[in-house]
Amino acid sequence: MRDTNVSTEAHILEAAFAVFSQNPGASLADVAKHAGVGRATLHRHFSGRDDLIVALTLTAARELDEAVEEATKDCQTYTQALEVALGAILPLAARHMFLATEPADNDPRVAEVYASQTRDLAHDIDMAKAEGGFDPHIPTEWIVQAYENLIYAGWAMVAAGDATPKQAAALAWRTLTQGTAK
Amino acid sequence: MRDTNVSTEAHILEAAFAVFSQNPGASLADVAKHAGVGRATLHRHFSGRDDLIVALTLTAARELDEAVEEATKDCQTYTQALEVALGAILPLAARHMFLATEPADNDPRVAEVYASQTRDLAHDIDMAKAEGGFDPHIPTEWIVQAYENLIYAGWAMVAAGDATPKQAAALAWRTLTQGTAK
DNA sequence: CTCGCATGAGACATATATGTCTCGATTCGC
DNA sequence: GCGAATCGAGACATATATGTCTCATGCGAG
Repeated sequence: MRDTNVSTEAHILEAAFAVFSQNPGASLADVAKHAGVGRATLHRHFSGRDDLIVALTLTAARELDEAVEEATKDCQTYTQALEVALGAILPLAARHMFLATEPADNDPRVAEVYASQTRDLAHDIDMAKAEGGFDPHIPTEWIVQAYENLIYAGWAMVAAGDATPKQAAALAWRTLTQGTAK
Repeated sequence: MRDTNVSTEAHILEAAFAVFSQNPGASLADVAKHAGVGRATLHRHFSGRDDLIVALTLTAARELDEAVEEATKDCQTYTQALEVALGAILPLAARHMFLATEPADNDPRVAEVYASQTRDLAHDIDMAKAEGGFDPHIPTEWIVQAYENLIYAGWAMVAAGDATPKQAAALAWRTLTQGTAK
């Protein structure tokens, strides 16, 4: 029995995160069933599958921003903030990762959110470089790619049961900064 | 007009790589059209979409193995071979990457191919560790994950036009071994 | 020249997902 | 108590993709 203190729309979004992270190809009927609502109700709240994916993307972005903001509020340097943020983001990967395979970039809100997050990350990396946290000769675009992909690698370790989120985050940060050679 | 020296089946596989790497959700009709064959012909060669995906996965694995074998045949150490292999694999990512989102693991041939490739990579990393190429305190599972995900990051750089394959491979190897700090 | 094989086109069938609509039920606020 | 809002179930329609089948055609080998 679903918690009536939470709106129907929020229930649907929660169910969608749960269902799609297990099976990105799942149907709207699967999501409705998991949410404990009728298919018609899902269609009353979201005009279609694409609309639902957009809503999920915007929710994921907000969750990520909030997690990073909360985790890094006491950080003294950008370099420290990036490390702490990595640890905050990694556990969200399990819930958000399926969105990476969804072609939703044509929605201007989604495109803006992605662009904004990439700009913010690149800005923070540039500031960390100025602090001496990264080698200034390495392109910022590459450090952005490496940062995001090592988070994915960490998530894959956790999903496989080979590491805890904390261990995976430490390995990802260690690799990003010092590599894995001796 | 398609090259009649190449079998129909090979044409279909080539077309499938080209079409699916641009749009993983494309239809079999799209693939048939791109291959210059009839839909019925595609169905004569592959019993279904799943069968085609399995064939693509096995072909991709063979192409990867051949590229790595050819690139590393003169390498003196495992560490050198891993670096050279990375450079050989990265350009194939554009063609093969869509397969990562295809749930084909339930096919025993696909599962065996994936398991074999991961075992081989883990073995080579263990040997490189013994040579002093990697820190023995870092789990091999992690280095496997980091290696594969940094290749993906490199592919993303090339796809975005931010680096050449050679530059991307160098950045990936640099990050895997020395990290991106000073 | 004939036969076998492979093929393309198109018709037809099946399957699944999605989208819309209606009706009855429930809940809540006034 | 009533009305409005929301909802679930199910019927119905639409769309797309896939799978099968048949027939005519072309090509190559013998």
